[in-house]
Amino acid sequence: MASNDRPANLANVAELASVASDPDDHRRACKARDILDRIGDKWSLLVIRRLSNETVRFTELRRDVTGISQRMLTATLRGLERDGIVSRTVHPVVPPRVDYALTELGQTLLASVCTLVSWSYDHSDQIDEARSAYDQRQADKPRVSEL
Amino acid sequence: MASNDRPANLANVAELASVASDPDDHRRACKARDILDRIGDKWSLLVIRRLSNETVRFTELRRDVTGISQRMLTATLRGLERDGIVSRTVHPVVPPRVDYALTELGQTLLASVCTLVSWSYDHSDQIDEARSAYDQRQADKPRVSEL
DNA sequence: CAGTATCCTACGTGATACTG
DNA sequence: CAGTATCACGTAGGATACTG
Repeated sequence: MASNDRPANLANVAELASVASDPDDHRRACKARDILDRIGDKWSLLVIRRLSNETVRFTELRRDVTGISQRMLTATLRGLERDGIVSRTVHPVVPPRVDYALTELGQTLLASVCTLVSWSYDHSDQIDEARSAYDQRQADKPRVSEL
Repeated sequence: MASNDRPANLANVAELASVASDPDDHRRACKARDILDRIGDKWSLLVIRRLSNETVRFTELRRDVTGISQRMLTATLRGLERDGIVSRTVHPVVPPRVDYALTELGQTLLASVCTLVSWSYDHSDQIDEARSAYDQRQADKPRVSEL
């Protein structure tokens, strides 16, 4: 499952770095792309966020990460665990108890992602304006046949 | 087309910021999520990357952004244009010539994304190790029925 | 509680053909 | 050249039911 579980998402971002056309740069870019393929998907970052500074149980995650299905939560958690971004601790008790937490690696990722998030914050107004302006332009534009 | 063109991708990242449970934070997080919904898709960042520091024509983009279909290139370009991240300049000549370029807003986005890319670079080895270790653990783990 | 196994659908995406 | 319009397909991902 883990091997054919490759969502089409962020990814490719890595190639941003191969702008310089440096061959060695390119090799590393491919690696980075591979990584972003996993951490850039729809749910991973939401999960990472919920895990920041806290240890959380499976059901808590399911409840707090609004909209995620049990299936997706499991898949996301497995992927992050495999990449060493989250840790999974099973307590041999009944009923079962499993704790998830961010590893140190996960903490550093959290920091990086915040940069992108900040950008969205800082520019949300500009983008809203741009969208409105664009939509207005489209609405005003007459059909070619009506010219 | 632009309104129902909502790929399921990065998104939600914004909610990373609502960790503090600040209500106002949450409002802005939703906005940011909306924005990341667009810029986080598979092709947008590749296009943005190709556009860094340069004005590029449609066909050039199609050739350089490996693997993108004409349909997706058009859709991606439209979305980025609507968000004010790229500019589209039509030259009234024959044959047609259309130039695409990053706006100032687009330039700032490029910078932010590079942070995440850098993270992938810096930690690719750690992740590779983690994956190998995880896969090894899975392979070693005997079937329950064999215990 | 914490998953796993199936079924099923929506949508992203590529291929192809046509237009101004 | 720079698109737009269709069609066809794979698969991500939701809903549901079952298990240890």
